[in-house]
Amino acid sequence: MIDNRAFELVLGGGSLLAQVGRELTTETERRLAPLGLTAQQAALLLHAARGAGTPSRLKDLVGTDTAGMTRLLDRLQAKGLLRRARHPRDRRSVVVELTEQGQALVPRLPPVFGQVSRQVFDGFGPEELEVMTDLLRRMLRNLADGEEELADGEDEEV
Amino acid sequence: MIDNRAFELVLGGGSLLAQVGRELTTETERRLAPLGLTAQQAALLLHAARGAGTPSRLKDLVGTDTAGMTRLLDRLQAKGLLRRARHPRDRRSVVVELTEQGQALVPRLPPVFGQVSRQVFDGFGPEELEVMTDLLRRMLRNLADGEEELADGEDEEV
DNA sequence: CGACATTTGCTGTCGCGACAGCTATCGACG
DNA sequence: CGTCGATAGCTGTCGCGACAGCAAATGTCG
Repeated sequence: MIDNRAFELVLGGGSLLAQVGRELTTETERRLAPLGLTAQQAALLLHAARGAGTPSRLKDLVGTDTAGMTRLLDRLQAKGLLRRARHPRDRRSVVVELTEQGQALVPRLPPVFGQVSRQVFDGFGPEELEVMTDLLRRMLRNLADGEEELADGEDEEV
Repeated sequence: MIDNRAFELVLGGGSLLAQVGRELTTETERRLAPLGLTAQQAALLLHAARGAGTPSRLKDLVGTDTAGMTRLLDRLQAKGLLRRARHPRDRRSVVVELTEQGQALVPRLPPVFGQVSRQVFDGFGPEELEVMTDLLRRMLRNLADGEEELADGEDEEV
């Protein structure tokens, strides 16, 4: 069942999976370079533009932790693309608002992601995209299940 | 052909692919922690143990650039796991040699990668692993082709 | 042989992920 | 009401990837 192929897919930095993920990000950033944004920054702007509100909600959407979010927001704020406002009802919390500059950038982002999608999935059929997504989601669940076992109870998941 | 699903797979840091890649690496590192190694470090030790020789050969195997290799070697050298020797015939070059400490670690690495493989591919059949590998390789080729077009000639491919 | 491009490895810089630890605030409960 | 656990956000530290720029050594070719 789990053979050498699986092994190769996992092996460290050479991990095929990690490598494709990294190169995909790099390619995206090359195309975002004219806008002066990284992939994370672009993703955050898109999510924030949809009204995603506070850092803790955004951190789940862009897939980082609170530490990463803090510094991601710092950098975007330094570029004048967003500002942090106080949350009216919860003084621990922060509300992220795009500046006009930030908003101006938003419509230019989806085309970039579209271009990269077309490049990387060239020659892929719709069913293949579906298979890919399914496999990735299952891997993610397997990884998440491993985490829970360390934290919570140990014996669900037949 | 390329629809919203593709879009989601690519979107920035939230990119499903990049996320799985990262979490896979992180999980591997959690299991390597008792050995005091990161995933890259473990991968490099394995490749170096197979006699991979110089940094420039190793950099392709572990998937980084020369800058990353230099510092990866620095860290492992600082831990006393390897040493850099002069190449006899090419004085630009360096030969990487594992110390006894480094060699002692090598046999303990494959089991770790095996454990992670089993965890992340739990419930996967052999054909699914094959599909996964195939899809990833095609994505990698699509990404690499994009690079070449920028550097070399512009009009092969189809 | 000597100019020139190439290769090899190194350094600096920036952005990012993960982890640990901290403060302020909130909420729940005795 | 006061304690106490959980939550939100921040900072420090480390390892890593990508990019740019550099020096030494090598190979090539006129």
